[in-house]
Amino acid sequence: MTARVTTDSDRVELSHPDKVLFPEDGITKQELADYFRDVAEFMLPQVRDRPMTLQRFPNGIGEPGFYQKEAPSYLPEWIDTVTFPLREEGREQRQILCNSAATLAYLADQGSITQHVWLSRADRLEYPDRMIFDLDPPDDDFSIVKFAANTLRAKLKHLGIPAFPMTTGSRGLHVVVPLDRSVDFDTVRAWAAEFARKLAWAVPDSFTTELRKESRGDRLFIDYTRNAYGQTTVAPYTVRAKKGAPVAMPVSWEELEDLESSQAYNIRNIVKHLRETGDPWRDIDRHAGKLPALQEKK
DNA sequence: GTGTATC
DNA sequence: GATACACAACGCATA
DNA sequence: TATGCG
Ligand SMILES: [Mn+2]
Ligand SMILES: [Mn+2]
Repeated sequence: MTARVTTDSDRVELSHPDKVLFPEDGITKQELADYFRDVAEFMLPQVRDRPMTLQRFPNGIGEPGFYQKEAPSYLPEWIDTVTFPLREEGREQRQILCNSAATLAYLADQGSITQHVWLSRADRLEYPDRMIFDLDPPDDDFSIVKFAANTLRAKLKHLGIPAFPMTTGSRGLHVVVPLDRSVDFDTVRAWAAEFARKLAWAVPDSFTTELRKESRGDRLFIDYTRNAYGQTTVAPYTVRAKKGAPVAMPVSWEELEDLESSQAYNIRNIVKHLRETGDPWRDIDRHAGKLPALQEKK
């Protein structure tokens, strides 16, 4: 990590502020930057010090985009980065740490609509402070997602493990467990895999942990494989490259009951909602804990 | 979107 | 100066 | 070792 600079996000100039990034909605780069400014106080605590992958659409979502992991050589020096080894022997990589509102403004200027972040933080990259169950439904029906999430929550609760839901802005939901960084990725993933398989065995007609799409049939995929070094999940409050500019939205369990879609929140309705309800994940890190040993059945 | 090569 | 072009992911499970 | 997958 490098030194932190407090730069006003308004000071970051946008190269083509009127460029339309969402053709069907007429949403411009300026609007994306304004959105980042408005959610920064909620988003920054969730992405701070996590290596960030950019999904960029410099010519809007009607044109193909690309992922960018490596920090570009032209990155301004006031943006934090972290350099770390890749799993491939001898290779390393430098990635962006989005630690300021100004950085968010810069990302908007780069045409980065969607950001993906690690489940660990720069000072201890091998030890995740998040465990994710990524619920991927077979179609646009959100009711099975809520069913899976509530079931998962109940089973975690039996073990005394708190969990926090987030719509992904696409079709699914993330169920997130804060961890105390006492174990590495392989340990967390093994735990998540076993837990997910037990859930799938309990409701085999509705849930699956099969990695190959072909084997999933019409079932909801409980994806535990995000829990790995160098892997990412969609950042809280990030915007999806889809019509309507839906966003990944942390919600309370109570609120989840009323949602009918993973795309319930978007760039144009989220700010009003946040002002009314506040940040449902405000206390997430205070709930960080350890994973207990799993019992034989369940 | 940006850096570099080329006329 | 205008324009063309290249470039911008990785870890892991499974077959 | 080469995909499939996210
Ligand atoms: Mn998903
Ligand atoms: Mn997934």
